[in-house]
Amino acid sequence: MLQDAVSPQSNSYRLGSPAPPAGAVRQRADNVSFSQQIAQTLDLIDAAVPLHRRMVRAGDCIYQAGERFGSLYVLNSGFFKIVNLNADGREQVTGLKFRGDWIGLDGIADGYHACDAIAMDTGEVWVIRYDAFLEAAVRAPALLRVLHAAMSCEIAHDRNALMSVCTLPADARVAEFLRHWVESLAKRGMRTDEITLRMTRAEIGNYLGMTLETVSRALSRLARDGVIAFVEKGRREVRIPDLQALAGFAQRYAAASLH
Amino acid sequence: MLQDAVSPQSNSYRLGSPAPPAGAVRQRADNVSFSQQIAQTLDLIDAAVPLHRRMVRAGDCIYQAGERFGSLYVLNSGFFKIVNLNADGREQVTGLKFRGDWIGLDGIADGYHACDAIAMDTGEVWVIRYDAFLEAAVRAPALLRVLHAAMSCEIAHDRNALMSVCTLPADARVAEFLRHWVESLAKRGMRTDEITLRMTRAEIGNYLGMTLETVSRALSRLARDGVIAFVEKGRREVRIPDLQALAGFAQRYAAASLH
DNA sequence: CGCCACTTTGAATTAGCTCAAATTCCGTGG
DNA sequence: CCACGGAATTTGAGCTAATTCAAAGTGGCG
Repeated sequence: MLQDAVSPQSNSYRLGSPAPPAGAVRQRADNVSFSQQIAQTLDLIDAAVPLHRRMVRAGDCIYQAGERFGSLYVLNSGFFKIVNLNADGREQVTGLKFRGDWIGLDGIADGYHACDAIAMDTGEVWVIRYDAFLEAAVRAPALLRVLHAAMSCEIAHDRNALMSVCTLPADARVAEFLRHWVESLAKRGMRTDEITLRMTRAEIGNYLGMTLETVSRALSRLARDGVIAFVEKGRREVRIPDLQALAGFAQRYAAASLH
Repeated sequence: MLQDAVSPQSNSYRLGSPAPPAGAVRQRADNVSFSQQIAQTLDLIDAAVPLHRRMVRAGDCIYQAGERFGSLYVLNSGFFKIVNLNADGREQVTGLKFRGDWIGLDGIADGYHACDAIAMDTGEVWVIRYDAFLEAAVRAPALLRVLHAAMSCEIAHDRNALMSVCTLPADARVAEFLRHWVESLAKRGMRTDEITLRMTRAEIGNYLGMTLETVSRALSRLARDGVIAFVEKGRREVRIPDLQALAGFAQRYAAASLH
């Protein structure tokens, strides 16, 4: 699928020995500490920035495309989806968000939000006036690093998503989606052996750039291979007996698509 | 292609009357003022932040995946590509950058860059130590807004890219790619009736999530339809007689893909 | 209990991919 | 200046992964 002719200097030697201890750092920090880190960050924000707490329920909209930007939002609990809309009527789920994530960042640049943010469950959102945040940040520069890290993460994540869509076949994309969802839960100290998909097949497909039928078939195949299992009664609950197997599945397909 | 069943509350009424003056704002600011705005921003940075100027030539690498993050980079001139790499060897062009753009933002979060940034032409890059920037920002908060705007833009742009890949057929994606390239040049006050593609078909295809053959065919079709024309001798120079026609082409396909 | 939304599965279709061959361009060296 | 060779591009011809269309199955909820 991919041509490796991207650039003369783009060879795999770069993935070899000299460079990235990044992975090592990530592994050292286990999920417990990830979860603690999120808690600490939330504490810091709570302590240093004036904020308004808002409870939301499934289906509630945090902000809508076209709305004037004024606030950033930090998610304290719940599950959220980001839905982008464009002028010609296309729409797409471009992100899924959890506790500790920031949303509304897309509105800073031109003063208007470019997407909808919708709750998929009950939860609590912290509303932070952007101006108030900037003032607070001058007094407590640590806040800046927190915000910048959040934006940086978002950028890195969006690029990974683009890469998945462009370089992985459908089955691997679905596997990767599940793997990433589980990873997100794990980092927040939540249960990961059994997960609840809070989206319909159509939404998942929209998010991953495929049709609902393809999602359904991919899930069926994953189940047939024993990589996942559906919990009795109801196809929104998925059991993941072996996370390694799931990761391996995605990996194997990724490798296959290289030649 | 897309199922509209993304969510109960996701209907097109939102695209109607009440909300977005965003478009109006964008139109009022014409390209001249865009160009001036970029110049002003660069002046502001130059005045308030300690920076190092670096000249680069085609093929030069600004930073590489795996490298320790320490600096942000502001592009003063030239053309650049962002190439993401991941552990299993897949690689993809995930961004194209011009004068006024910031790069290196992806490294803030975990302290390591996740991509390569490569010059596609001679140009000048301003290297800014992140720590130095934060210090300067406390004294001149306008700097913060500039950085945040850049990051916000990046996020919005990446999501649009994801949306293009997921919702547009190949021909429309290529047309959209050209349109966006031209728009970027226009905002910087550069020539737009004739543009030089600084990438091979393979690179364009990689960026757009399709093969080089598909890019070639799409360009041929665009040329056959008179939406673009190849300048004599050399298929890297493209003439765009009518930008509206190009935009219309992409638009038409987008609309078609909705039903 | 029955409706409705969601899901699954099958069969046919197709957009885009792969493979292959011909062509053009460009730099390099004679 | 021209000839040559390698890289990039174009175009054609099958092939395949994913889509579309269709029908049946399932579960949740009033």
